[in-house]
Parts: sequence; C-alpha cells; structure tokens
Amino acid sequence: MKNKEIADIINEIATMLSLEDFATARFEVRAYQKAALTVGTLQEPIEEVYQKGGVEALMELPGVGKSIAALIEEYLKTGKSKKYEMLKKKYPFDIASLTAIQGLGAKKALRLYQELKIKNIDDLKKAIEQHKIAKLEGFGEKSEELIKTGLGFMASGGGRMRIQDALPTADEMIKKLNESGLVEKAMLAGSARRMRETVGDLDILVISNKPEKVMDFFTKMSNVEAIIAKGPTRSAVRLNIGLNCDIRVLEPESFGASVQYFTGSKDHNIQVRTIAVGKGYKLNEYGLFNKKGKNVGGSEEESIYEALGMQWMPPEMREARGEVKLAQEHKIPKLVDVNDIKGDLHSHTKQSDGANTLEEMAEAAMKLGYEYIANTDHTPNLPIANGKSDKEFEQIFKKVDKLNETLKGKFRVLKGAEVDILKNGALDLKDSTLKQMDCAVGAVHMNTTMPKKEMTDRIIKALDTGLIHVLAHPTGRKVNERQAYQVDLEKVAEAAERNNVALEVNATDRMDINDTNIMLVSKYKILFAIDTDAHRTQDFFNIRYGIGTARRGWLTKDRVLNALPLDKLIKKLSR
DNA sequence: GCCGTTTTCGGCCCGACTGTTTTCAGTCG
Repeated sequence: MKNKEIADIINEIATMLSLEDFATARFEVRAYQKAALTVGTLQEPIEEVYQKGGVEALMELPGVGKSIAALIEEYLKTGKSKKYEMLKKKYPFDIASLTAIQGLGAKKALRLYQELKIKNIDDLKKAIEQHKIAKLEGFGEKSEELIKTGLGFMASGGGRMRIQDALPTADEMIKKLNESGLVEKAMLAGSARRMRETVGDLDILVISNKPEKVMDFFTKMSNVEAIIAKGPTRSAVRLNIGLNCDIRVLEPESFGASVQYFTGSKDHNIQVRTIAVGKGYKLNEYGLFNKKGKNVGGSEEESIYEALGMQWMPPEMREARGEVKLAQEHKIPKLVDVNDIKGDLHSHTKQSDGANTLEEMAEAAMKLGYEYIANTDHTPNLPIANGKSDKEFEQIFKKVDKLNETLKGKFRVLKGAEVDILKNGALDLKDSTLKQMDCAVGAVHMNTTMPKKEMTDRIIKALDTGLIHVLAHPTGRKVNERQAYQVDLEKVAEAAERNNVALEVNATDRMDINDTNIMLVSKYKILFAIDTDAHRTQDFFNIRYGIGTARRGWLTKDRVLNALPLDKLIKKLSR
C-alpha cells in the first residue's frame, strides 16, 4: 500500500510550495494539503483505486483533481514525481523532518538552510549545541529553546510510529502471507497487537513447513525497502513506511508460546514468567516446559495461561497494570468490542471542514451497520474549519430532519455540533440553538496555553451549562505531535458525572483521552464516547483505534455511550 | 490546484499567539 508514501510526497510538495510567492501559491498549498489528507486516510490501497478506475477514479477522491491525479499516476508508474523533484532541487533540505518539529515552519527552516546550511535534524542539533540559532536575526534565545524542546519531544517518541500509520501496512502484509499458500498461519504480535498508540516495529509470526520460501516471499513484498537480515527462521526488513518489520517462522508446537512471548509487554511477561517459575515451569518463546522438559502448553496462547492457572486476557490488557492478578482470580472483564458500537457521535461534513455530504456520511455509517451518527460540524470560533453560525445551524437542522424523514427510521442522524468552548468557558452558539441538539459535542480548540486551573475551570464551566452531551478530545493532545494542555482531568470527570457528559475517546491521531486517562477517570460514574471525529466517509473505519484504546483502558460495553442502541441512546441524551 | 444550488471562473484562508520586534513575520489550529 503506497497511500502514506504518496501522501507524504504530496504534503512535502505543499510545504515547499508555501515557500514560493505567497500570493500565487497560497491556494495551491491548501489544495495539496487537502489531497494529501485524502490519500493518507484512504482505506483502500491507492494503487488499487488506480488499477480499477484509472485517473478518473483518482479524480473522484475529494480534493484530488486533474493535476494531483496525474501526479499520483506518474508516481505509481515511475516511482517519481517531476514536480516534487523540481521543488526538491530548489529546496534541497529535509523540509518534512524539520517542519515536523513544533515551532519550526517552512520559512524558518528555509532560513536555517540558507544561513546555517542546516539540511536535516542532525545539522539542527549541532547548531543548537553551538548556540548558533539564537544569534540569527529574527530568532533569539526563546526560538532556539522552542526548537530544542520540539526536538526533545520528537526524540521522546523514540522513532515510534502512530498505530494508524502502521496497522494498515501490517494488515496488508499478514493478508498476503496468509494468501500466499506458503504458511499455515500468519499473525501480528508485538505492541501493534496490543494496540499501543505508537509502535516501534512490527512483529509477524508464521507457521510454515517451507520457511525458506516464506522468507523469499516476505523479503520481496512490495512494502519492503531494504533487507536488514534474512535467514531460514527469522528475517528483518525496513518497510517503505519507515518502520522495521521482523518475521519469525515457527513450529506449530511453539506457536502459542511465541505469540504470547512476542505480544508482550515485557513487564507483563516478567510477571507471567515469575508465576511459571513458582509453579515449577520454564516459560520462553518456544513453549511452557515442565521439570522433565516436556512442552505442556506451547501450541496455543490460551493453553499457556490455562496451565498457569490463569484466565486468558485480551492483548490490550497486557501492560502489567493488575491484569495478571485479575487473570489469576478469573475476573478478566469482557471488554468492549468493535461489534458493540452502534453509531458515531462525532462526525463532520462538507458543511464545515469535512469532505463528504451529510447523505454520504449517513450512507457510509449505515453500511457499517450503524444505527445512527451525530452530525457535529464546527462553530464560528473556528473560521478555518468553516464554522457555522446559529442561523446556519437552523438550516442544517432542517436538512437533518428532511434526511431522517427519507430514512424512515432505518437510520437516524442526530442533530449536533462540535461547539467550541471559548476562552472564558462560554459556548460558541446560543443556548436556544444548543437546546435543539440531540448531541452537542463540546471542544477546546483555541487558547490552549492557559494555566491548569484556568483551563480546568473553563471546561467545567462549559459542562455546567448542562448543554453538552460529549466532551471531545478532553486533553488536546496529539500522538507524537502535541502534548496535552494543562488540565485537571479528574475535576473535569467530576463535572462530567454531575452533568451526564460522556468523555470522548477520540480515535484519530489524537487518541484523546488515552488508555491511562481512561483508567484514571473510570472511577467516576461517567460514560465514554468512542468516536472517529470523521471528516470523510472512510474515517469511520478508524473506530478500531478508538476501540483499541478503550480496551487498553479496560472499558466494558456498559461504559460506552455509543454502544447503546438508538432508543436507549436518545433516552440517555435527553435532558 | 480544486470546486460548483453563488457553478467553468473566481473564490478559497481567519485570527490568536509568540517572539522578535517598534509594527510584524512565522506558526498553528
């Protein structure tokens, strides 16, 4: 799948275009960014879209027109783009990596290149060590410090990739292996199986009696950029998405033990191994061995836990947060599952900054078997997202009513908005507008740098209006990009309990709130809304990441607002 | 460069914040 690769190229073109004459290029920049977003979030491999329908099919993607479709075609055919290379000649520095640093944009990156010959992250680090940046005109001490902090934050990500960027490729590789006819079974282990929000690499385990052929097949896969190691039972490659991938071929009798071992986490395994030792066993990746050296539970993961007197538990729980003790007591909860989700309570349309119409979004949700979605377009405080006014929302509500009429009860679009929580805690629409909504989603977008108490009071004030049903992305963080703003989440949860507000588990690259915060606030009598914040129809598929996060936070179905069927949801939302 | 109930050309992309400045450029949502 070349989606991410092509999205990255288009994005980089946009960044380089932003260095061209502002008056002529500004709209072009936006166009490329929008197209990159579409390609990057596309579920289907873009090469398949092209194979099936050619340039015409590419042009049907939102934000992709004649030029960008031609660029995609050129890249798929030749692996190159003339436009990209032309710009790269003009700006021969690693603009993508440099501008990924918080506080460093394209223009500053250009000046760093022109004046200090900084071409990449390493050059930048050196320049900071030598205090060269602060001396540049227009930069100064604080700018240097900001860049330094940004670099640090990036490094603390440890080169880990967001699971949203990694899992589609992993799925594709597993599928191809299973279809190759060479393996009896192939599956994903590691932190990706545990649905961690970032992954450092991918671990694939297979059973096969043709290991050499599997390795040939694996190392020749289209996603492979370079072979790091290739042997009969183990190989490692560098993938074109910028991630390493290991594969191991195993005997059937060791498979379960290996799956358990390579799924981790390390801390979880240490605890499990300690229990094994206490019972006189030896546990490693090849099996669970008794004192006589006989493998007594290696073929199935379940049988290993069973032999140790434990209940099997979902991989998402295996973080040494008390799940081992629960398993020994046979009290592992039944976690919420993708199939429990009955609808999505946070979605956008073309009316604000989405890519699809209300009808298209409803249709896509119906196809997933959902009973409802909430239409939650933006409000005026976000002009860049084309936020809508009270008057415009009145019109939108009429449209929703009309659509619901045609749907004849088979599906329901709920009236809503992603209403901004303003700096002073007021809401960005009139009470009279908000009162007409089935599902109002409150969100902080602007003025996020205030002190903890102010931010906490701001959000609580908004919840205490009693007009909000869901608090969207409660901490404002973005995985690998932005830290959470200062907020006392427990006080917010308290206010949410008092006002019947669900806290969102946002399934986009925000992953907000995350697993640890879910655990932190679970003790309050609140529900959680697992939402995709969909801006285009294919975004609904991101629900799996929200579910993964919810499961990592040990959420059960009865704690999830949008696991309720429509009639019960309506009752719950009514004020 | 994309798009279309304002429709095939002319809109689209505003405003706050920060840090560096004496009036503004760059960044970000």
